[in-house]
Amino acid sequence: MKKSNISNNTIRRLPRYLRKLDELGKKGVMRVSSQELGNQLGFTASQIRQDLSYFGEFGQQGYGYNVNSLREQVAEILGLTCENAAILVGCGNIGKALLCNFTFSECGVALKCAFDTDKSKIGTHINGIEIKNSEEILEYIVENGVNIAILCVPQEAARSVADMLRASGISAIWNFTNVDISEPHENMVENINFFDSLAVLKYYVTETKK
Amino acid sequence: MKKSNISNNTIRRLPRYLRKLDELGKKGVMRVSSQELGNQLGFTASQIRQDLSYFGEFGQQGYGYNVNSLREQVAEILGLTCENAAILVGCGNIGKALLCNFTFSECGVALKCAFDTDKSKIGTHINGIEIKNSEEILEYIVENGVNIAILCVPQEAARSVADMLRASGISAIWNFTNVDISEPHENMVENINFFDSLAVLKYYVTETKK
DNA sequence: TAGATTGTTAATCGATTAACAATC
DNA sequence: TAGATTGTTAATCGATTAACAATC
Repeated sequence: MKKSNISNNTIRRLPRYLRKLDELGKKGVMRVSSQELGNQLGFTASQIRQDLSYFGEFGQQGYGYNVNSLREQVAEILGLTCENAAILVGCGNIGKALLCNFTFSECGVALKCAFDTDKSKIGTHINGIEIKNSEEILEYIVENGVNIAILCVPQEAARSVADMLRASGISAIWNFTNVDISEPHENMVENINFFDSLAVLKYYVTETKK
Repeated sequence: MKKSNISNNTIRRLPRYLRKLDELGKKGVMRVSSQELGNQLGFTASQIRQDLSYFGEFGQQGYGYNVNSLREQVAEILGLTCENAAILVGCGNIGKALLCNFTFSECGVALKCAFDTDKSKIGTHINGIEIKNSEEILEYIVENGVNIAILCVPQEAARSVADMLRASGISAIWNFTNVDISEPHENMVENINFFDSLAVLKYYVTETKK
């Protein structure tokens, strides 16, 4: 039973800690202090210690943190060590990019299958994942206890598909559609929004030129 | 000369305001109050008025905001109305997805060409954009005054390509590589990090189950 | 005019940083 | 032991919210 009063800012820093610890581990570094980790990540040592303290005590006075054990514990905190079943909806270019390049297993996600409305794609496989008929989504989720849906459909379809996914009782949607779907439900939605990201980049590029 | 003391939080809300205003405009809605806009976006009216006030006065007491004019002004603030030349580096699945699906012109980005190291891709076109030899990147940036590089190369290549891009004097990198490249330079980097995003989603999914 | 809603200032709330006793 | 570094509490800083005079 974790405390849910931990700030979203803290949670969003954890994956960055994890990636750095992974990198250090692969280099053979055994121990790291909050100071050193902060230097490498651009955070203060205080912030790292504060963030970690919400979850327990992982270090040792006078020594710092063991890189590998901290890495494992952060992965544990993020829930990456327990598996969730997922499906991918919409096998256009972005869907395909995820299917081909993204290592779902590293995140504790078991990608079961994908869905599309295009008859010519149905029944085929991408990187070992079968593409099924979108009409079967609801049934599939219920029968297979799917927790996570990855939404890669065209913008026009985003809201109706999101509603349908919710009706199925899914726990979370990873939303790649550039459309806000977080509306009424208290359902978990995590957005990857290319437009928002590029707009922010444009702001800073334009600002520094003035 | 804009104030650079405006918080990143504020900047990141602006694209969401813009998308909602766009949606309202397309529906034919002429005016909107900060209250109504807040309701639809899940922000407080105060926050919206506070955010906008950093950039000027866009509303009218007793009336609210004109949807179309506010939309235009937010686009202006974000720098979407002035054009920047961009190149895309790495034409794998993600690169291809961007080339095929993303409307760069809506963001004030003129995508000039793409680059890859794969001989079989060089000289071909994706969605009208030519793929050139990566060896020509540096020269191309300098000669064509390119401001923005979109980094879609494999993880192993991320840092060396980023360093090379910086050496060319580029203003900003839109980074899709899941690798942190913001290290020493004060160069602008905006990240789209699938791993970080899915890890955060997993945290909340796992947390609510306990 | 009366009602509505802005832009802005002040109050509150939350997140980050600094400091330090505990201790390896 | 002495030096280093944690975990945690208190101080600071910044961001959000509330309130309200101005005004359309």
